Amino acid sequence: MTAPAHGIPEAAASADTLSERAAVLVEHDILTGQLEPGARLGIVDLARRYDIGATPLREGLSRLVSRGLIVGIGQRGFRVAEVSREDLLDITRMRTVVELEALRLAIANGDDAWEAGILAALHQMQRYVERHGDQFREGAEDFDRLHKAFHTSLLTACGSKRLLTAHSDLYDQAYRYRRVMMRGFEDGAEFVAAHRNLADRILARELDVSQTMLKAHLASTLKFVYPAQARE
Amino acid sequence: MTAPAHGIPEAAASADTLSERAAVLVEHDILTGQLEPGARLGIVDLARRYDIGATPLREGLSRLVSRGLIVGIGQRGFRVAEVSREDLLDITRMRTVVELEALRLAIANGDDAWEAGILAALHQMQRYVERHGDQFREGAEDFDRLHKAFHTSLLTACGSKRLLTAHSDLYDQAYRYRRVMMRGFEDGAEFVAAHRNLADRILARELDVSQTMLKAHLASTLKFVYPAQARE
DNA sequence: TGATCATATATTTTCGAAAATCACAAGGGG
DNA sequence: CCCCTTGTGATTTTCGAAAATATATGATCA
Repeated sequence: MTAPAHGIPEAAASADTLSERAAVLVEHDILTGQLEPGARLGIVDLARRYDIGATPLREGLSRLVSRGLIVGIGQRGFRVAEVSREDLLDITRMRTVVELEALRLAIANGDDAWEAGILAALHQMQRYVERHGDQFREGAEDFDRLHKAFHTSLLTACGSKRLLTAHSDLYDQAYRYRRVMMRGFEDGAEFVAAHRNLADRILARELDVSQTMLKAHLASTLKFVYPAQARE
Repeated sequence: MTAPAHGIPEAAASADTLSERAAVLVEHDILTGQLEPGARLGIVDLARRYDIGATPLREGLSRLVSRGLIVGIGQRGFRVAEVSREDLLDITRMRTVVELEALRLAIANGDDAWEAGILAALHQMQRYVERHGDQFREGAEDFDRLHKAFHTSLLTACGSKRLLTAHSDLYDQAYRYRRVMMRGFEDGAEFVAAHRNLADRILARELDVSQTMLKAHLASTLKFVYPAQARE
């Protein structure tokens, strides 16, 4: 088990089919902004870029289409999905619905292992921030992995495959917007404290308070990226 | 514009790429039960069946994977997703969350055109039932199209692309279970009356009543297909 | 000039066959 | 007798080139 090369997500290494690898690589480059919103995804270019044939590439792209990162038009190829306030609003709306329900179920059903998972994820996030000082910005991919893991840990006990999948997909979709807001961000200690606070309320099974906090947390990205009007 | 051949969904006719066509055809055959839950989707078989090459077929299958109708395992091909009480429970849970929120937004934002759309869809469904007597069973594909159109019309005004897409996908996923319950179904007049009742409450913008009715409506499939325990 | 159409070029999409991988059966050793 | 290895056939996956389609270029005509 060797470390993956720079910039290549480890998931790509373990992909046991080129189509999967293609999907992972393209997704990664879209999320990190190397492939900008609206960019044409020419098959020839991509094939050279990743050294993967046209067939598996196109298959990988097809998968990403249904995940909302790519749009594909009939005989006119694929493009990276555009970003817009409208879209972030939609993502946030959907996330709120999904996560509030998942949280409700998790609080109702969660067992000791669930609680332990939350604390573990929180701890890892905290350690990372301590170690990397204030450069912890979410732009750093491995920090974001921990951040996602934390939010996922809050919901795992919900017992719904679909809610969890939706959460994961929507989290990724929001990443492109979150990247923008990483600059100009408060300090690490505050960031961790906010998450710990949320975790505490959840572990205390205070449903209403937890939901309110989570909702506000989700809205914060929207508020930050498009400060104009952030209603509903 | 000629009528599509028997058993071939019209969407397939207008598909301007073989991959799309493949996705539509396979989806259709899965939903109608011609491809049973758990069935192996061998590329060679499918290629013969639909007279489509391996490349576009596989691309079509890849799309359906992210839509929950197919599962694909690394070097081991694709299978039709299994059905289970567990799964129907999950679908229903997700549908409830999505539709209640979409309904809330639609009632808040709906304009005259939205109201008109609901009445139009209801009318078409009613006419169909009048014309076809009690053989209207949802098993009939074109009736189900009208049924889906009605439920979609209730939500269109919600203004969220993602909520509408999720609704559509989940409706389709539930179709495989609904087919089972079509036998042993009350008479058509009652069916239409129930839907008219729901529409009335929605047009009157009675949020709470509407949501309660819609929730019960969604739960009915679960109750019918797996009568055992239908809790939560 | 501006618009329309034909031609050429670039891209996407699809095919048919090769390569890689898996599943199963037969044989050999403990 | 069971377990592990090895070989064979079937299946998935991928490649490289051909076909189909879109896009750009430039010429012709009003």
